[in-house]
Amino acid sequence: MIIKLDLQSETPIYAQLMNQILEGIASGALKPGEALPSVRSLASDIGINLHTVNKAYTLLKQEGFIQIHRQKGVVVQPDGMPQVTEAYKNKLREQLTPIAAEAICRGMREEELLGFIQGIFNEIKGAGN
Amino acid sequence: MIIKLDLQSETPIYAQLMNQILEGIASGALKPGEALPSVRSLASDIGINLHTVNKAYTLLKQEGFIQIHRQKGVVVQPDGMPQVTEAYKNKLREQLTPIAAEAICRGMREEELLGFIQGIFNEIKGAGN
Amino acid sequence: MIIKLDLQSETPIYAQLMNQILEGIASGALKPGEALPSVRSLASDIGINLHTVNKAYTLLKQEGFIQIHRQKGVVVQPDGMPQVTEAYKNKLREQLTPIAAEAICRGMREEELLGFIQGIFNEIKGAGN
Amino acid sequence: MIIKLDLQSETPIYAQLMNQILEGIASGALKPGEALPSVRSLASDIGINLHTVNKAYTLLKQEGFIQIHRQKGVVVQPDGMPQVTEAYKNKLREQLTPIAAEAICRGMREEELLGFIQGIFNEIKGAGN
DNA sequence: GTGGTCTAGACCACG
DNA sequence: GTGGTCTAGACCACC
Repeated sequence: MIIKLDLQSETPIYAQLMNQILEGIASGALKPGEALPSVRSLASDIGINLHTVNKAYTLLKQEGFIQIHRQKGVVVQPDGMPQVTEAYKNKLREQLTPIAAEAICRGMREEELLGFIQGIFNEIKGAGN
Repeated sequence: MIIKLDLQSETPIYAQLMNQILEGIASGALKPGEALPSVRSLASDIGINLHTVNKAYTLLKQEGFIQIHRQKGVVVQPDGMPQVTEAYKNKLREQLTPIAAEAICRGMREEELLGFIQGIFNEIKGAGN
Repeated sequence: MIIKLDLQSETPIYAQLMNQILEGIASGALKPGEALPSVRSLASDIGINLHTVNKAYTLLKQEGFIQIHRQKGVVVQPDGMPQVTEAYKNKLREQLTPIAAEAICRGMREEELLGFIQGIFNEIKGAGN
Repeated sequence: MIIKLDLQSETPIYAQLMNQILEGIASGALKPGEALPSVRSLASDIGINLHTVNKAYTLLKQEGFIQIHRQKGVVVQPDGMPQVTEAYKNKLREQLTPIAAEAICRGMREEELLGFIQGIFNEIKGAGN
């Protein structure tokens, strides 16, 4: 999988990295049980700091999307992905509310926004091939 | 309008404030041309520094959602809100893609997410009363 | 002469007013010796504060563009306009240098900027009719 | 590059700083991709508060003249300077109109003003050596 | 009284 | 060490 980072973005690099991995899983490019590159190799591949990769992996592990084994390395969670919990729904609402608010302010209609999101869904799903 | 801030949140206070104001505009609680509290009064009302309020106002002004009149104060943009530009669509895509990716990873179906967003739409629109 | 003010501009109203009057003189719409409206009538005409008009008039008088007579009122300087002094050239250089610098940064060629300024000259001179 | 500030000027310090940096870019003294001093070091070098430097940098970034990398520092925009857009032309017209009007009032001829600006052009371009 | 600017000093996220 | 954020307190221009 190709990782695209924008070093000038205001989004921290570790967060961009997390997002890219999640998109890989979502698209099917990364399958449960599949191995991810080691912290060292990934860091040198994309030219960023070891700590940054480490932080991304650690957070993904904490959320349950990957497993980190001392010697075996890093693999996409094979024992079932995290579910849609109440806590997650709350986080989702907090993330989406300001986005929806701005869209409404700019005069976007509900169907327009929903269509926009459908487009993103298709983009992600199509990226796995 | 009631402003709710979470001082412990990792979201900067000024950004929370921007979001609250945008939600107020989206819900209709704040109407175009309506006056917003002065920097000083809002800051003391919600117990934060006036510079923090100032930053939120300045950014909202830069994006075109409010007007700042030198000595009269701050009003909701009366001359038409910012539109849905290509730049905005790009920003929106960048914001929504990682959110959608995580939702897919967690096994959320497309209709489920769309329904969730419809709920948020209704919540915002209903908050204006 | 019609005065156009932008109350939301970051340029102070008194400065906008000064500029409008100078443009009137430059275009020939206001001729030397011609009377300007009284502070009171102008203020009420354009709906701004008395003090604001007063400040504009006072500064224009200090620079020598108008005369203020206690009872007779305000007239455009009949005894010769201020000249191009060294002090004025210095002010002009300070005003123009940052403008030219930005234009160069944006890749504007010298002839382009000069042509632009010629256009402004013609606009001002044409506005007197 | 040497930064010259006039702390007594009515032009805000942050704006003077922006202008000085733009002049540096225009003259070629600062080249695309070149690093600028950190907020802290520049502030202490020229004896002003770091927030003032920060404001100048932030505004230059918003206009696209520099890039701010989260932890690495600040560089002159390497990916192409902002262009001459319609919005910029409007700003330029607003800046130049009052200046031209005063010059005309003072009896400056068109060629005289154009020659003056050519002089400024040469001064800026010559300052890069 | 309003926002604009500047200073000073602090803590934090990031890499 | 870097910029980002927040606080606190001050002075000024404007109207």
